[in-house]
Formats: sequence, structure tokens, C-alpha cells
Amino acid sequence: MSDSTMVRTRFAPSPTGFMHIGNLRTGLYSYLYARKHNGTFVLRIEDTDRERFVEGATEMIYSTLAKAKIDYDEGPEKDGGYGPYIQSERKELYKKYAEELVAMGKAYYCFCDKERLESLKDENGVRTYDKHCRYLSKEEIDAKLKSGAPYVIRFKVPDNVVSSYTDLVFGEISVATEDLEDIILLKSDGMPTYNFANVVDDHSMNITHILRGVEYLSTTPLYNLIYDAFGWQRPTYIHLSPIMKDAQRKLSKRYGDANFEDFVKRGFLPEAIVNYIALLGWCPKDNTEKMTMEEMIEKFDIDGISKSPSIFDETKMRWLNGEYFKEMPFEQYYEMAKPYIAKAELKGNYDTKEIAFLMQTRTEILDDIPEKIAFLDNFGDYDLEWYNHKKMKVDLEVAKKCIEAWLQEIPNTAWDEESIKASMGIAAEKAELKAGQVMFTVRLAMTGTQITPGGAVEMAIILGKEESVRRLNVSLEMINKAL
RNA sequence: GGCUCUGUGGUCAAGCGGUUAAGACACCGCCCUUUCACGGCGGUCACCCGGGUUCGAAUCCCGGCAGAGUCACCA
Repeated sequence: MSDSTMVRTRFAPSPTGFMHIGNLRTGLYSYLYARKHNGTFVLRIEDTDRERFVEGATEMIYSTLAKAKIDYDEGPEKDGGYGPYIQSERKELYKKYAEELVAMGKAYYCFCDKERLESLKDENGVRTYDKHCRYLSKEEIDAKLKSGAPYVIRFKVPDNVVSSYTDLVFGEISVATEDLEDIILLKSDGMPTYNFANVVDDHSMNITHILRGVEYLSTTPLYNLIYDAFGWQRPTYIHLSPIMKDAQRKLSKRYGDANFEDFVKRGFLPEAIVNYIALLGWCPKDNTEKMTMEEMIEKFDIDGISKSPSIFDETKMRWLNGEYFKEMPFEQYYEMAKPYIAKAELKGNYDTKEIAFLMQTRTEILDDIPEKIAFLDNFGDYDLEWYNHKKMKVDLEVAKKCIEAWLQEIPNTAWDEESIKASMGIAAEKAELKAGQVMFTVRLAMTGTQITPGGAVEMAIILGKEESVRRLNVSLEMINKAL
């Protein structure tokens, strides 16, 4: 692409709460596209809706982008000559442009009130504006304006034209203008509608490629008509299918659990979240799944963007997150895991570092840690059914023998991997059991947990000899009672 | 309801007129580990339906069906 240096994309979130991941993905793709083409990525805050404005939400946008490592070249506090980048600070622009359009005869004042508009509803409750004010005489308009009657400015959609454009993902989209309404550009309070503000901003910020949700796919012809009316160059569009909660419902803020910040709090790594959502609706040519931001930039291409909606799968994101932990240097994992180990509020005097060491390859999300190490403190009632292991040929009887055998041979001096392992082997041999049977049984008897962060030897070491023996006796008693 | 879009295993997805229809998650099994996990290997599971076009269709066309989006002085 010869004009690749000219690429300018933008991300334009509204400060209305937490950043949900569908939204973040749109920002990510805009970012990737800009970086891929050595373009400029701009952040614009669309805060014209005072009703939905949420305190602190703007800061949330900044912090989310920072954690996600999506850095913008232009934006609030980062002027690139196209500012201001906060929509509420650009008010004058819109009015000026709307009036310009009226002067050109491509927009008009409309004085219709709510009641009249309401009366236009059809049997389905769908309302279409009948263009009533489009045909007001000059005298009527002047008189109304002079009388101070409230008005809006509406766009004059050309009659009987088919407006088409080529979306880079969806291909050619055509809509007949008779299906388009004379939309409002400027509201009666002088503020622009979202649609109009968007067109004006994107044009005046010289945005060349617009990446946004598919919900705009069929209204884009209308946007284009506005560009045309001004004689502005139309941007290139890249519409993105939504991320769904299930086949029917879109992932939205209302479900609350789909926002970036919550995932981070639960122990998902920002880079894993970003990596995962990049894969929802996009697939690189070589099918790579685990990618760094740099790799994503390098591999990003419009061709790999899918047209159909994708359902968010937390299970897969958990898996990916776990992959990130596995390849992380231990010290880094240790620092991250510490607070979560502390969360378990273990009363025993355990080696935190040792716990972290055992947990690293067994962690999908940090939030799972407390639960997985809870057995260190909580030991007692567990299901004796767990001793029945068909393949290992263990049942309650065998379990009893295993525990008793090891108790006989338990190391008296050293309490380390070598001696513990050896003692288990000897115990098995003497009792004519398999070492695997002893280890399996003893691990269960010491932890009361089916899946533990380590084998029998590790569990014995971390619990300490005294506690290990105590628990073995408790388990033995439980088994004896059941037999 | 009008208009626009979408439709490959449970999920993410590759596929771009000729493939035994990839791969990943999940699930199941085996191996490794004398025990948990990790890891390795293997398995079950898919082209929405019906018509065309073509020697040949998951791929192109038409129709149905299903789902989504949109039709605000919200963004």
C-alpha cells in the first residue's frame, strides 16, 4: 500500500462504566490495524451523553488501555494537532457544520414536536419521519425561527438513490435512500447527535479507516451521504461482528462479568485477555493462537476477520492464561501469586515460596489458588469413596494397609524428598504392595483432596512430618470406622 | 413489519470449485509420572435445509429456515 503511512484509525469509547471486552476488542483491532500499517492510532472520548456519564469512567478507559498495552499516538493530553480529543470540548464545531449544510440546502430546520412525531407511528409501532418540515416555505421557516420556536436540524436524504460502499470485511453494502430517514444532526439543545458528531469528528481528525461494531453496518450509507453532502472524502469501513454471551445475547455491560477490570481482579493476565479476545473474530494466516502484541501486529490482516458473531468462552481464556503462567519466570509468578496465597489465610507455618513453586504449573487463574491450597489448613471430612481407584487396584482395605505400612517405615531422621520417597518404596515392598498404591493412598490420606498441587512426596514435605502423621492417623480412623 | 447482515463439531475457527473437511479449548481413552499436575499420543463430534450452475460445491447462484443488527432530539 503506497499510502500506508497515511493510515489513521481511532478508538472512540464512551465513559459510561467499565470497559467491556467487546469494546476493548474493537479498540485492539483499530490499534493493530494502525500499527500494522505504520499509521496513527487516536483515542477520542465520546462524552456527550451526560445522562449515562459515570464518574471515573474516563480514567478507567486510560488505565485499561495502559494495562492492555494499547498505546495511542494522539488523544487527550497527547495532542497531535487534531484536538481537542474529548467530544464535549468540540461543541462549536458541530453547530457550525450543521448550519453550513442548511446553507447548502442539504439540511433543514425542523420544528415538529414530540406529539407530531409520535403520531407518525405505523401498526408495528415503527415511526418514520414524513419529511414534513423539508417542504416548509422560506417565510414559514423565518417566522418560526424569529418566534424562537425550538428546532432541530435534519439531514436531507437524497430521493431515490441507492447508497453503496464496500466494507473491508462484509463487502458491498447497498441501501436505498427510501429506507433511510432524514436524521437529526443537531438536537434542539444545540448538541449534535452521535451520528453527526461522529462524522464531523472522524472527518476533522482525518480518520482514514473506521473500525467499529456491525451495528453500524446498515446505517453507514447514511453517514456516507453526509460525507458526500460536504464533499468530504469517505473513509474506509471495517465492521466487526459482536462477541456474544450465547447464541442469542450479546456480551454487554449489563452482565457485569464481561469487563476487563473484573477479569484482571480474578487473576487473568492482561496480555492473556488481549490475546484471547484478539482470537474472537480474527484468525492469523498461520493459525497461531498464543501471540505477543508484536506478533499480533505483524500477523494482523483484515482477511482473517470473520463475519459471524463469536461466543465468548471463558474456559478457553482460562487455558490460555494458564499457558502464560507456565512460561513465566518463577520470580514473576511468585510475586503475582503471593497475595492470592495470602488470601487463603493459612494458619500453619508454610513456605510461601514452596507453595508458589508447586502451584505455577497448576494455575489457570490466580483466583483459584486459595481454593487449591485450602487443604493445608482444612482437613477432615472427605469422601472415602475417593480411595476406590480401579486402575490402581486400591479400595478401602488396601488403603488401610498402605497407610499402616508407611506409618511403620516413616523416616525418623531426615524429612526430605529422598528419604520420604525411599521409605514409601520400602513400605510398599514389605507389605507386598505397589509403590504407586502407597503414594496414591497416602497422598489422599494426608490431604483429603483428590487433586493436589503435587504428589505424595511434595505433600508430605510441605505439611511437615508431624502434621503428616497426625492426618494419616485421622484418615486411618475414618477408614477403620467405615470397614 | 421494512431494510442490512450471518449460518463448518459443544465453543473458537481453517477452508476462497477437486482436501481422508486442518488446528485449538472442552470431553473421553492410553502413555509418562512407582502417586497429583504438567507433558506426549490417540479418539468421539461439523459443512442449516431445498433447488440449481458445474465433470465436480462447505466453497458460486436462487429460495426457504434460523439467528443477529437497525429503523430515537442514546451512544
